[in-house]
Amino acid sequence: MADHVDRVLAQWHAERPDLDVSPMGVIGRLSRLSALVDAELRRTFARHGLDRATFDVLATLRRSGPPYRLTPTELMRSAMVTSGAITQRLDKMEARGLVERTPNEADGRGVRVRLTEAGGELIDRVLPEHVETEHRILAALDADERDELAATLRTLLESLGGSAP
Amino acid sequence: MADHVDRVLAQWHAERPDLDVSPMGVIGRLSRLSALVDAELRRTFARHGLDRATFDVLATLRRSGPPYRLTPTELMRSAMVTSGAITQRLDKMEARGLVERTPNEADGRGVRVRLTEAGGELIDRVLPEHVETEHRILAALDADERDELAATLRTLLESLGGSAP
DNA sequence: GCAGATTACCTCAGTGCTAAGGTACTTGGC
DNA sequence: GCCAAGTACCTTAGCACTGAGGTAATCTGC
Repeated sequence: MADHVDRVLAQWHAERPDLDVSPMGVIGRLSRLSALVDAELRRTFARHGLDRATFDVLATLRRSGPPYRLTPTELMRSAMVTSGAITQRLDKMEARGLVERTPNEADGRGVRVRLTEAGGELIDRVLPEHVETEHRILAALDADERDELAATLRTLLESLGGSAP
Repeated sequence: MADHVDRVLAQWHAERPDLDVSPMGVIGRLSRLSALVDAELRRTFARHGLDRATFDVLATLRRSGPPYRLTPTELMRSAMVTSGAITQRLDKMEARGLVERTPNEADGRGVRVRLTEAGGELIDRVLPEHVETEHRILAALDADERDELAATLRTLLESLGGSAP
């Protein structure tokens, strides 16, 4: 039983037998799976009037612990987006009353972003459902397979510098 | 040695010990790795004046074999994007002379998209470098690990309906 | 204590996507 | 044959992001 990626590999083998396209078996599935997982997670967020970007900022602040306060730069690094993207996310979230920006007393160039009470309540309401969705996504694997998968992905992340400071 | 995702898990464990956030060990790494791989592949494409979307269409046509001709709908399904996205991609690619659209004689509603000679030459020039990049990305895994990873990702894809017609 | 380099954040034009909806054609039941 | 439903593709408004660049504050070596 061939899946989409198997068919792609077979096509390449027929058209360009000179190339060893076997890495596509991993990288092609990685991309497609990531897109599908993303779509699945988005459905949970949408039920609460959130998108992935907003959820991501809320969750990052929430798990940082009291006083639920980080700098835009920290949020930028965690989300792996540019500074412009974070500025725009925070603009919208501030307008919705989910976060608030205050001057950073320790550094006149910077600001601090803090979860408001409304933001904290929202993320605590969404989180259990989000975690449930993630459990469901991985339901096809047993515990050993999940652990092994996590370890392998981690090896790749490290080799690509994804764990760099 | 903890990576970014390990730190995230530890934070959640401290802040919300009531939730079993273990799936994030897989899904978090999957998302981050996919973003990093994407960035890496983009660098190869950029050296040839391409973006991922354009490469994707060229590659799909190329591996379909002679006469290198598909419909926009087939390209849409393969790329997992909307019809609007494919229309816009093809507009730009046609303007660059990489593909050409001809009426579909068998179906008056449809068109056919064919790789031009320039498009075929371009994709054949980029492909070896692209495959090389993919090999490099997976260099941290041995052959067994790669096979096992591909199989596990495939299981997940199937369970999410990613191999549906 | 000062000039130059760096850092933090914001601004904005450009890009590529989605979602909703339009047009033109085909299919299927009668 | 005809009409309703379906299909293929295109159009467009809106959205989120990037990349380039600006301002203001801080650091660094002398």
